[in-house]
Amino acid sequence: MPSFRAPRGTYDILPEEQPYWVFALHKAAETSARFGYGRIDTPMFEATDLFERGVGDATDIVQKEMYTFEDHGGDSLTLRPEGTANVCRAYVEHGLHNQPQPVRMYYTGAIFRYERPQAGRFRQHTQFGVEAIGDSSPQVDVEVIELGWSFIRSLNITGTQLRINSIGDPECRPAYLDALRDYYRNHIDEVCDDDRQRLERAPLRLLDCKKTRCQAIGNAAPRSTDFLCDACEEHWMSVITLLDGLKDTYPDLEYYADHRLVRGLDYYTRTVFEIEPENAAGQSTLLGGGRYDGLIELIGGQPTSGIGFGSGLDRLVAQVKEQHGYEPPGSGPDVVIVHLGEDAGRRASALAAGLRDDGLTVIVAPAGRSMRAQMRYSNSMNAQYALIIGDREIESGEGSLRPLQGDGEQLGVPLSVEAIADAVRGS
RNA sequence: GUGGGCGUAGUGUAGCGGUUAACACGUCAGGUUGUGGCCCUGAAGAUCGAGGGUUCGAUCCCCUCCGCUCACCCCA
Repeated sequence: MPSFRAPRGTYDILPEEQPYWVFALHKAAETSARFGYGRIDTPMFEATDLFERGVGDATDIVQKEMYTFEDHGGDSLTLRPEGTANVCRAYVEHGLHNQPQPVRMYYTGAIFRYERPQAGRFRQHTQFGVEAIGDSSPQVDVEVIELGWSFIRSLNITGTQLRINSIGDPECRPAYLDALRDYYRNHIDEVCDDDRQRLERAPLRLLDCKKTRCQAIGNAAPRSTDFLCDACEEHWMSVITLLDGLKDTYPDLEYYADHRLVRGLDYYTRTVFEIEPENAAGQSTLLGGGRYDGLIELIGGQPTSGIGFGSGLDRLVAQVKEQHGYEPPGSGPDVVIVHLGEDAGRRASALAAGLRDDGLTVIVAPAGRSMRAQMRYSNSMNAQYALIIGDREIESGEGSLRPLQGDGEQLGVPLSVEAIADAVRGS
């Protein structure tokens, strides 16, 4: 007999976990709003071609990680493996270039990639991302980075560092890639097998190989920032300067110009960055992004610049818990109604409806249980009050309201919504 | 796709080649006449991941598969 479980690489977020997510999502929305970013929602699946073109045919994401299917009409669709392509598609489709530029947007939602799960990596994960489209100035680069940093700080996560790099643009990158290939060809015997295989296909990737030997070679490799064309160079220097200007506000904003930082999606140009815990190991990137000045054109729009980031809420929530950045309030209902007998049961339901409508949180204790059991239940719900209704109370018209948190006295309260609500609120 | 670790009640653990597989927490029910938290008692709940093999006999030993997990690749 099949005993079902959540599919590999997916997870349930049970009620007791939800407060952390609500907290993180709330901070995402709040921070975005403070920077003037408006929410956008896009479909969870898109035409497969959008990702093949946008993300890049040669990337691992497109080659082996997409959930692609054909629908009943014969169209090839793909569960979104990232968020930027969707937003850019929406930008083009709805003519958002006619709005004041840049258009600032954020999103939160599920992302799907067929990968082997491990700590901090899932087949369905949740991202919070932002995109600023239609402004190529370095101010926007730094604005987006600041937004990301501010967001992480708002979650009370500390001990993170920013890594940043510029990988140039179509004008200057070819020369850099040539230099990089030349360099590695001369060291072909010293790098690992994996690196040898991807040298021609994705030379940038060799730079962030984690093997010690390869890292030593990567350290001495040509740097993209030494090959920038004038325009990219100017942009890069401005970004660095503007970043320094954030230090008054964020004294702990440590950033490292890391010439080996590259990203796995083809669309990035110029600025790329990541935020991760200081002693990072493994799947630790909390937030990563960069500029993508060619992407909009690639998917059928006018030449338009853009920049954004994605952050893994799953990883951030894990950090929040680890660092105790948020403690959920352990609040229970205002009132649990304990009732004995059928008449009392009816009164309990009716009163609960009235009290809820009045704004209180009310649970009716499970019917048919003994008084003691219902009181125990009230206690385990962590309720503020137990409202007891039995034959006596029906007859007298006064319910017994018993405080469960402190040592307060139990008192009689008329069985009316108003009287009960007043008594509950009045303390 | 590659490699390591692990699979015993809802959760966390114990156990031993041999009668009814244990403990804690949790759940439910009780602890006299309608009142919680502590305490006490009881109950339900596990074909010991699945299949095969060794053995008189396996939860325990061996193999295969499945699943979980960690790491690589890659990424959030």
